[in-house]
Amino acid sequence: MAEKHELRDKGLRLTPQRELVLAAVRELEHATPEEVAEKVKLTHPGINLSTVYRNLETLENVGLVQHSHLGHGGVRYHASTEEIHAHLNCESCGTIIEVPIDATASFTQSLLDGYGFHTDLAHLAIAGRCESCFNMPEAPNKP
Amino acid sequence: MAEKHELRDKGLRLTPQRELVLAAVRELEHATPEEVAEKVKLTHPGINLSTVYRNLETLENVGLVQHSHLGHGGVRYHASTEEIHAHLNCESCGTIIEVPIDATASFTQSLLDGYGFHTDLAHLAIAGRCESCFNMPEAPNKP
DNA sequence: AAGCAACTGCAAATCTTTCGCAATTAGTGT
DNA sequence: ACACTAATTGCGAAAGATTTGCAGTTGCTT
Repeated sequence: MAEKHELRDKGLRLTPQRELVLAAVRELEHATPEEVAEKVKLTHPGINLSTVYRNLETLENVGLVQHSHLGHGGVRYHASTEEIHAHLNCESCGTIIEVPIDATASFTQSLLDGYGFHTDLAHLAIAGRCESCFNMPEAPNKP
Repeated sequence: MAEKHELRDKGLRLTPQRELVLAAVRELEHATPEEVAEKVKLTHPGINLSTVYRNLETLENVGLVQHSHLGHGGVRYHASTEEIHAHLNCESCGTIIEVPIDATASFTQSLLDGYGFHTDLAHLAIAGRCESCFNMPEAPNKP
């Protein structure tokens, strides 16, 4: 892994905790800080939750990770290198569907034209229901 | 006000607190539970914050109010009778721009066609930056 | 007017995220 | 290899938001 250089190049120190947090974000995709901590604990049980929070913030500041708000479940982090995408978040089963940002281009353009609004669809999920949950009206698939 | 019947018709008891919470949500539009409590306290100073939370939940269960996630600032409630609309939430200054749902119809249709996703744009705000914040790159207007 | 379940107020519990501070450690220069 | 300094960590406490248990109150039905 080229992580060592990635982190140093950003002016960050290379600590085991930091490497593991970054690796966890990359592997998990859309993970909550709690989930990242769980993952890191597998190989580094002593890590403190506040260290995870601080590293997520630090890594976000240098642009290596980003967070999104995916609805009820709080904040989630993903690696910046992932293709930029919007998130469709099923409110019933929690499934996240990723949509390439070009598929949203005409919509965001219309918001710019109509409201002068510069949309950042990557940051907040779009709520709704996926096909299968939509078809069982009153029996949501709680995960 | 026809509130009395509205509430009873839903099988709810008519308490001053409940009436005031509903009235506050209707007047405030996009209010946080905290803001609703403030409003109610003007006429009913003794109301407890947990009563506000409980009533918001109850009123949501019977469909009289709904909540949305408008970005970093937490949950906000609005009356169900309001025109359905999407929210554009400026991440710099916090301004909320309301967009009639028809303006989003072709976008949501394309998500349905492409991903089988039934979009509920009213529930989660769309993040971005409003015109004026967009024009001052590194000096966000924190409210 | 009486009874009961719904509702409220209060205090404490949870949950998530942040902060202060002292101890540790990575990266630099010697 | 060794020492130095600032960044980073762990830990405990704090803060903010929301929930819960419980006992007392109150709306609604009879």
